[in-house]
Amino acid sequence: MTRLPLYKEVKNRIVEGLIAGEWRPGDVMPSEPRLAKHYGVGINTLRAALSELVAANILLRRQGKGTFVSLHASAQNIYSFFNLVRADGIRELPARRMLSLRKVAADNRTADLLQLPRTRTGSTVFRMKIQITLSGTPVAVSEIAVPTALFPGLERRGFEDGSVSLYGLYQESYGVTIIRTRDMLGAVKAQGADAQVLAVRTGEPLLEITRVAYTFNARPVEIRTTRAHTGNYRYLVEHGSSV
Amino acid sequence: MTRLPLYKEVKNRIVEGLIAGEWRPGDVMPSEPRLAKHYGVGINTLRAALSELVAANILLRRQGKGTFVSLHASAQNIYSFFNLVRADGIRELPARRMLSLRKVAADNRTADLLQLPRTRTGSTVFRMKIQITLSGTPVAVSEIAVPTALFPGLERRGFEDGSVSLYGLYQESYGVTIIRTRDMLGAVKAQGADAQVLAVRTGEPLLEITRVAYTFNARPVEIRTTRAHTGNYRYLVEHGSSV
DNA sequence: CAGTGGTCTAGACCACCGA
DNA sequence: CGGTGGTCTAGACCACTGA
Repeated sequence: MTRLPLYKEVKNRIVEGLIAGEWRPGDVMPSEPRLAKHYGVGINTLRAALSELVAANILLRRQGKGTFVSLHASAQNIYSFFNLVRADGIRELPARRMLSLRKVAADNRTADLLQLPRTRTGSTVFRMKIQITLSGTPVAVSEIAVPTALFPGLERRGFEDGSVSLYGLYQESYGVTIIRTRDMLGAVKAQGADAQVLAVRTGEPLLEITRVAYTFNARPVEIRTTRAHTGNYRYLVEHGSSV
Repeated sequence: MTRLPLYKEVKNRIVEGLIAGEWRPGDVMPSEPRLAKHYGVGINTLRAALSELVAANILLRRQGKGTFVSLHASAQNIYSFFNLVRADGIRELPARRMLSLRKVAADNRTADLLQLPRTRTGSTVFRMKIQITLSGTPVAVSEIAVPTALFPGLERRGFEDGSVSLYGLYQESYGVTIIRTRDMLGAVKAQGADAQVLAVRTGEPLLEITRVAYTFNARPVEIRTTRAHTGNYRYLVEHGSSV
């Protein structure tokens, strides 16, 4: 039972503030001296806390301007959770179209993955079907489930089509910030509606991506299954950093 | 034309030392005060340089013991560049078997990806074919190309079968440390020899992973195409960090 | 110009490790 | 016990930003 380092403590308190909405995405945080005073620590201890949050892409610092709460919609983040690129490595801006949206009882697997209670009546989730287009070509179809509790009114408003990432909309409209994802990839045969939407023959190989997306405190908030036609596109993974 | 921060300068000099073999993988580095004195900087500037190398998984620090040069073969790294896991997320230790090894002229695409000259006679590479087995089941087949210049004598010795990662052997036997990879994933139909080795029917969907692996200074040293049968296994990608 | 974050230092105390 | 890295502080100077 060892005591948490002071800077970790401060980091946690800042995260609590972010969860509580003390500062909202896009906001400027108070200056270093002010924050240091507020948490009763030296400025360099505060800086250690901020540095970890910057490394985690949750905060953003700009010399001469201040420390900001990251926006998913900002230029440097728009691709960070979107991995489909052209086979030659070039990134293209995706377009999204909602094919369907309904409110249903969560099946057991969905409830477990989202850590919702398996009540008798069933926890409810919104299920969406999304088509993703790159350069005018339909490339992927996603089935998405999110808890209704976190997205009140979604059944009425839905999500407009466009190229802003869904995660940007989660954040902007519902205050839900995705900070981590876990993808499991496999290859499957195209079937039924997917084959039709993607304009491929039944039985053609598709890339299937099953994702769980998390917000603060490792809380899962979305599960999504994407099937992508990888004729001219690929799923890109970069691992490690150059030195 | 702005001057590089001192700690970046120190970091670069340490990396140069690693490339030059001044310290080898597994070695203990000199203590902080000694390194600080050696580079003529304050101890906290040195620490900033070391911290970035630790973050990049190149160095490893243990309180009370010292700072070490990372080994690919060490427990925490054995999985870091291996992404195939059971569909339920459990990691299993892979086994490797070499199916073939030959020395050939690099085709243009290979030469370009490895940044080798397209000489008239052609740069030479070793081409290997590897089978990867998980829990006794053949799950993937990899075709690998590496420049002969970096792996002298490989055609005689080859790589013994086993479960140590190839990257561990690159490092141990040839002093080549892989620090970054770039994978492009797609879905393809099983064909010919691959279908046979993986014991699947022709036309079954396979996950195809095309990888370029880099060492220091963004130098590419290996290209590899893996085809995996994702019946019971998946390619796992974690993105972002929990807070 | 004043205010911000970025870099750099000196020095203290602590926790961990192995002899 | 002495040596290691881990944490924490105070304080200085610099570079960038916007008014």
